[in-house]
Amino acid sequence: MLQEQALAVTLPDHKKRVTIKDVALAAGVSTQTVSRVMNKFSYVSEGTRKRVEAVVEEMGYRPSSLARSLSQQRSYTLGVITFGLKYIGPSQTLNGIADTADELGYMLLMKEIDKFNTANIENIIDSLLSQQVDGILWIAPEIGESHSWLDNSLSKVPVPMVFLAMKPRDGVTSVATDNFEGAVLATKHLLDCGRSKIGHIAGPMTWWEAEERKRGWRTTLEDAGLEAPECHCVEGNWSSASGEHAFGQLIETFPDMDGVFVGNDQMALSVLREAHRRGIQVPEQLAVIGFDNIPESAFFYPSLSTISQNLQLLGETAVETIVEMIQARQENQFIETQSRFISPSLVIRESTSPT
Amino acid sequence: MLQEQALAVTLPDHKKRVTIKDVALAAGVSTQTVSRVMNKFSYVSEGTRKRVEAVVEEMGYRPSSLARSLSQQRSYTLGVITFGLKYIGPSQTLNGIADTADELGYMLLMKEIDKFNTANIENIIDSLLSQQVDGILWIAPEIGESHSWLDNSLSKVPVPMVFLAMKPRDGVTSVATDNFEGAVLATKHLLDCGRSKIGHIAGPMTWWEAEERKRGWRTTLEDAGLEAPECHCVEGNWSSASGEHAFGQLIETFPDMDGVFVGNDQMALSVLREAHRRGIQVPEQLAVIGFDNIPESAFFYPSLSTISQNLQLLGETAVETIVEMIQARQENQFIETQSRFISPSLVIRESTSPT
DNA sequence: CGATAACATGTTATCGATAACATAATAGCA
DNA sequence: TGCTATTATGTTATCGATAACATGTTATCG
Repeated sequence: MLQEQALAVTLPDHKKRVTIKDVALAAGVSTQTVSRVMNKFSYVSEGTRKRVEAVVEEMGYRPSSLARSLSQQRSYTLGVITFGLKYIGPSQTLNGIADTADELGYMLLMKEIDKFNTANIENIIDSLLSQQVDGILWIAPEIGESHSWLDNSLSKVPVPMVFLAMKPRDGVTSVATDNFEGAVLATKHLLDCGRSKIGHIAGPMTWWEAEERKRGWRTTLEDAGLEAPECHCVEGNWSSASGEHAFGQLIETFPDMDGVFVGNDQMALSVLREAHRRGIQVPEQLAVIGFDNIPESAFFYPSLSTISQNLQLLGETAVETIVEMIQARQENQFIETQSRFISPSLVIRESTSPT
Repeated sequence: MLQEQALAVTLPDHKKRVTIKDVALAAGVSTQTVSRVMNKFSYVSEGTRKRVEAVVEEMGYRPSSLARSLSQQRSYTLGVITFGLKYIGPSQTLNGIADTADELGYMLLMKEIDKFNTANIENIIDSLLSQQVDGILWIAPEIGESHSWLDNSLSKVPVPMVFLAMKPRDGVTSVATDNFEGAVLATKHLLDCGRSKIGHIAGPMTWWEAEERKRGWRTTLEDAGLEAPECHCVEGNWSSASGEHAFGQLIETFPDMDGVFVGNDQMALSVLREAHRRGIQVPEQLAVIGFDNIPESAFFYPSLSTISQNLQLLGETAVETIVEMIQARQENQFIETQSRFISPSLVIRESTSPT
């Protein structure tokens, strides 16, 4: 399993880093002048500028952003705290974050957390702060103690923080998909398909997202003058396995169900499979709609109608928001906390409309 | 969609960072002593240690790793260059990387690249270096110019680099899944199931992974005394859509095919779907096996046999490797470049064995 | 023609820590 | 008792940049 190859040695070249001093010396100017050339927009004569630039090029000088961060007391780096990189969501969100950060000239310092205990959270935040991050993005489901921590300690964090996919809360800036809106879209769509006996398979009620989606389902039905009793809803845990199980339960307590809104696609795909196994025709006998629009949904048989979250946009918005906050603080302005919501969209496929 | 909330202002608190000087002053010792207390293992009397620790605790002092990095000329930070966070793979790999980095006391500085041009790559590496990263991990498919860049410029990078999922190459340290081994496992399994007319749907031949998987398929068949002509293989582009299309093509040129090894699960799921549509029974008439073991594969109908890459382990191994290299360099030892391979495993499900 | 503004450049202090060196106090031992 | 080792602590220089201030040189204008 370990294959030694070639002896090509990558070694010393231990030539020290080229510093601003070296450049200054070589160009016959002061370090300050070099600094001015590097940072543009300051008085430097055309001649000197060219000379310095030539030396910079020739010596391959790259300023140490470390030193710059130290002296400027800001790093152009954002801390990103993630939990559960294993779920699909964060990956696309990260993509949006990475792109936008890059665009706005920020680097990302990542920290993955495995457990939610307060000490842990504070350690991680401290370690980010000790790197002088200019702001912190929080991408983690809202469960356990994370929430109680907020009330106590958030105000102690000396840089802006933005929370992704978190329940809006006073004094906290967050960016989230509008799960309620998505659930309404989904449920309305089922109604539009002529269904009226609509069940729901929810995610774990400890998750805000699950709660919101369920609320969207209930509200829509009630607004339409229909009932949405508790027994028409079963709780899963987002996993395929739990979807299968939940569906079995639901169809027993609610046998004449003609439409079901499932809390996420992973569970919804299991529902399709399980329906097939039981000989229930989709969408004829049962219309199914999911949430998340995972790639496979489009290619399942039948393909799955769903709600698409714009996770890329979520990440982009989060970075934009935090950068605004950082700039505001830089200029010593007041910052109002705010909650931004990203609208999801309805994706109609075979599982709700007969082809 | 922007909802202003509360006026709770998160402001100044602009109390400056507590520095080592403040602590030293408060404890009535020199900064050096404080530094010694913070870094353990140096001569400090019990009394002083306790006193300093108390002050540290009380003032909430956290050393600036920025300053430490500058003065020590190392940052305990790894640069991570990713491309295509949008694919599923990197996400799990990142998970392994994040965990292990954390465990070994390193932070991660992320850079996402969007285009492969040499200038771009060098900029990104430079920007990581200017943050004093101790090493760089490269997670990007091997396509386009990335490879030519290696030969020229790799030796100029002054810190260790480890490449993930890259074709082994002299003078380069890499960690990759053994795609060939995986393909052999898959193809052998089809043979074990009694199939002998085995086709292949490959990924794009510009990808090393695709090439290796195809080679595994061909080699296994030939070793078994069977033929593996070009016309029994069609090239897709990893996407579901391309899988559907490729299968259509393949079944036409190779109508009596009784088993197919598909380059990835995404395409394989489309094959299952398409087979179903054409009334081809899986696995009775056609055994199907994929590669990657994406979560949905287990819950498809029929569930998909596949090859499981241990991406978490891939990430872990990469970090371990680079940390070894960093330490070796620290101690001024020679570093031999090496290629490590992670063995994938066979996952047998319904699509290859009748239930 | 002298004063003021705009331009060009250099000097010194600083960011927050550690390294390297220096010194002082105690302990152990011949 | 005197000498070296060990322990404990302080001083100064340094990492690589920028900020703040100082100074000198041209323009510009009334």
